[in-house]
Amino acid sequence: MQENYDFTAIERAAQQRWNETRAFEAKEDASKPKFFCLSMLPYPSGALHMGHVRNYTIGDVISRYQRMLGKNVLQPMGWDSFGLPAENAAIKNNTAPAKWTYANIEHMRAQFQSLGYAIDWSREFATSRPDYYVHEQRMFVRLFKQGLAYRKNSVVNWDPVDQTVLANEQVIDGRGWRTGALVERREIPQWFLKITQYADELLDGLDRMPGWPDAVKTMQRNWIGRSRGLDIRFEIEGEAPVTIFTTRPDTLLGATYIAIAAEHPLAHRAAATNPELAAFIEECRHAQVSEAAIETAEKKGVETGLHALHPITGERLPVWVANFVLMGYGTGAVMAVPAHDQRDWEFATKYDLLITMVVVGDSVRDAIAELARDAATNSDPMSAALGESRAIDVYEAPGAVSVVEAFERDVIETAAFTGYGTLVNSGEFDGLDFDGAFEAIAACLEKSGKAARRVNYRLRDWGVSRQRYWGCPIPIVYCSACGAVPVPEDQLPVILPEDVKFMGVQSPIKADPEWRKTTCPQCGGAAERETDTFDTFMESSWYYARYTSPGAQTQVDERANYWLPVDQYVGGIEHAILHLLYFRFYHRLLRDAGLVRGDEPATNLLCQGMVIAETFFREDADGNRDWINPADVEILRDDKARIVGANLRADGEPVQIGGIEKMSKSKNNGVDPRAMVDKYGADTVRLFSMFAAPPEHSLEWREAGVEGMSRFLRRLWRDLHAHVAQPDHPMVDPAKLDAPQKTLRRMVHETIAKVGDDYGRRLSFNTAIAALMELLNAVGKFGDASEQGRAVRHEAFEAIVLLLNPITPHVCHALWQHLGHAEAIIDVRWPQVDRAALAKDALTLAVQVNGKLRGQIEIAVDAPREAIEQSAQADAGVAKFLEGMAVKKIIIVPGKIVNIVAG
RNA sequence: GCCGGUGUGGCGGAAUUGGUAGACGCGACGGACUCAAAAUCCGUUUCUGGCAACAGAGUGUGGGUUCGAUUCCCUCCACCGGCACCA
Repeated sequence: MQENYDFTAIERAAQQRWNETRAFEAKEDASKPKFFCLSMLPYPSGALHMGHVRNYTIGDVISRYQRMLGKNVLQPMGWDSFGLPAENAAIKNNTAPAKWTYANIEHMRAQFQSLGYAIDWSREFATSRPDYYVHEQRMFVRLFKQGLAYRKNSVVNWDPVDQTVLANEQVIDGRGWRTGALVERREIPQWFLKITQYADELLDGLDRMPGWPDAVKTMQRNWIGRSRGLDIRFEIEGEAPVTIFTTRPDTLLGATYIAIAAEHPLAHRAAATNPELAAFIEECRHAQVSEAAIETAEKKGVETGLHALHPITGERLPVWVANFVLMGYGTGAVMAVPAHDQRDWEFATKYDLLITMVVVGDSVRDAIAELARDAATNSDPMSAALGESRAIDVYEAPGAVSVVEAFERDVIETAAFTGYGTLVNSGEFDGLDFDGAFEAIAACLEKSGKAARRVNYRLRDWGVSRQRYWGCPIPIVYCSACGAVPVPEDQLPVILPEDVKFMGVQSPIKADPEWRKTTCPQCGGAAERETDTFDTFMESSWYYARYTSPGAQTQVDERANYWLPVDQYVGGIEHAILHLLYFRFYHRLLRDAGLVRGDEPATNLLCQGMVIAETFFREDADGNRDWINPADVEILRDDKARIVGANLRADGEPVQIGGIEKMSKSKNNGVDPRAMVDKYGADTVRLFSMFAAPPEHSLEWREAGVEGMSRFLRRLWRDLHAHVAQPDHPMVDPAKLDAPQKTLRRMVHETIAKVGDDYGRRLSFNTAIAALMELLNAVGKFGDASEQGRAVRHEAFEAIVLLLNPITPHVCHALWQHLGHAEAIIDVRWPQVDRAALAKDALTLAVQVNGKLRGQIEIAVDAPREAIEQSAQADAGVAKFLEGMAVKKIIIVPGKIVNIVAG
């Protein structure tokens, strides 16, 4: 065994062995429990970044641990290779997106392999290849025939200069990122998948997914947003009626105006004779499409001059056009109840519209009831007319008005009251609570056909059309006679031409009049192909299933039912809603097509945090920031080691500190994984990325920390080298061990138990590593060179190497050999915990007086309660604080703490 | 704006089911080894007061529940993720 830790040679040798023996190629094997460990597939952006390293290292540690438990593990890898960045790169570098993408894949695959992941590369695919996306096209045709795919108009961001659709990301402050032109809203026909048909199932399924984080499930529940309410029809004077949906019919009597979207047909007709309204509608045409932009924009509106009739009172309510009501969602109209909805309240306050309170909270109701009782006991003449059962009516009584007024002053004048309560000002519905009012008002309106109960979802159907080139072509042909016709099975795939030139920003298949020319599959007449492509979420919604069935002629084959569901899914929390919902949806589409069994695609989910780093910059005269890579900066600290400044190494002059941000090209704070692997080795990089933070937190990349990990591996190597240089040792004989030997051996077995629990159940890798460091520290202090001493130490080193193997597999591969084993460590089972080694003779209990720590006692494991109480009170530190006090109660938490309550 | 999350020493973090706050690592300081440096090893390191023993305070803010709260509940603040065409 070499004395020094030469990671380059060690890692090369280990990887070579794994490759030669095809160690990670998975085969279906019914005799073994399977474990499908999946990390979200990467977009081939050009180079591996630390976020990738973190994600795939987590997956690799889990995979290697499960393999050591004897599972048949599948850990595949592929490329989410369609997407917008390839088009941007193509335009910038005057190259074809395909060429750029496939070159990136080659480069990134090599980077992956240098990190030593236990990946089955034989199952690799890129989603931009026709043999992958043909299945997606077939599925779409099937959905079209089932009525689950349909076409309708929807709004996009339109750049009037480039004449192109912009992604939300490409709109900066309302302007196109390339042209700076004011963006317009434009309605175009687009394809949708009916995910709403699965809304209930997707919602209910969340209750049966204990392996997914609560945060993700809560976000998905809220996103689906199931609610119960009423569709209510409002007649409009001189116009067709308008239907609105509300979840708060109890506040119906407080509706004081109606708000409609700028694109609503009513708005357009009203604008014909109203220049102010026409100008406002034009202004709304430049609003951005994203919900965040709409919700944070200033709430504005203009009166149409039209009036709606209240369905119960018949009152005339003004109709306003408001920029926060959207045509695409719901009916494009809402009833406004400013007293009980905050947004309506702000709007009404701004435009001086009527605010009518119709619901009061319990405290107000009780105050009113109390006034009624007072009135009764004082023999007030009012009381007779009131009656106990309708005490609420007292708000009209002279003495009670002040309560309501006080309530209005405190609440309605500063904010809407959005809680539930008791109805007032609502005529025959006064005194009812939410449920009572809902029923009564629903029944009343249903009778006259003015309302219908409805379950509503916030979830909208999935718009899958993109007006871009680098995506999967939508397999539809438009015929003037037959309409939209799906491409027949024998003509699939519709292949995206890869050898293209970008002329400006336009999609090459849209720019080329020849590509779209075809004949109608139904009537044989001249027809045109759809030139839109699929949302790239389409590819990433089913890739997990394709890994199970490489080479299958169908989307997946019977092998899918061996491997699925995914046992552990690992990916970024940023995918909590969109990707992970489409992923669950698509699995149901596969299920309903008879391709897979089971309802959910993944049993357990781990969402890892981002990788972040300090940013540095210099500002030029125009205020533009030139971002400087942390590697080129020297950090200055005060005597408390707090950062006080930073200098550029090149010139020694100061730079400004920009704070810690997500690693990105734009902030130039990325750390190149390859440079780190070259400098420290893959094992150290893997170890640091698992140690520096718990997986779900963000991880700050600090090179000093990486050096610490390198130090740990060097020490392990050196200490183990010194151990194997010692003479041979006998087997551990538990009967012959002295106390220090027993203590170390107990620690070894405690660590085996803890690390296994951390890897398998808690997914808490940083604490597993900390426990291994503690064990190595203890082994280092254990100077016993006797026969049993050497035997115990040998057991400890074997445990450390086996336990660390999932995280740093290369160095453990070498160390296992140096410990005298012929077999490769990847084929070794996880060590067994020896229960007998965990036994203890005495326990240390902390003693508190009134919850404050005052002393410690040593007691026998089986000491009776009286002995513990006595011993605790006798402790000098404790006794001092008990002086002059009476002991009221003694609480004993077995094995942990004694708390003496005294006073 | 809405939904979700996070907040603990100089820094990253630990405390697993409400039970000894600060494990482990980084940094810093002191020391050993060395001609010297690197590497390595030993020690100290939450804050305040104290020579010390020790005492008090302390987990973003303010409150609450409890014998006991980093952990549970409420309020507020800051930051991060998502908001349907970035992936």
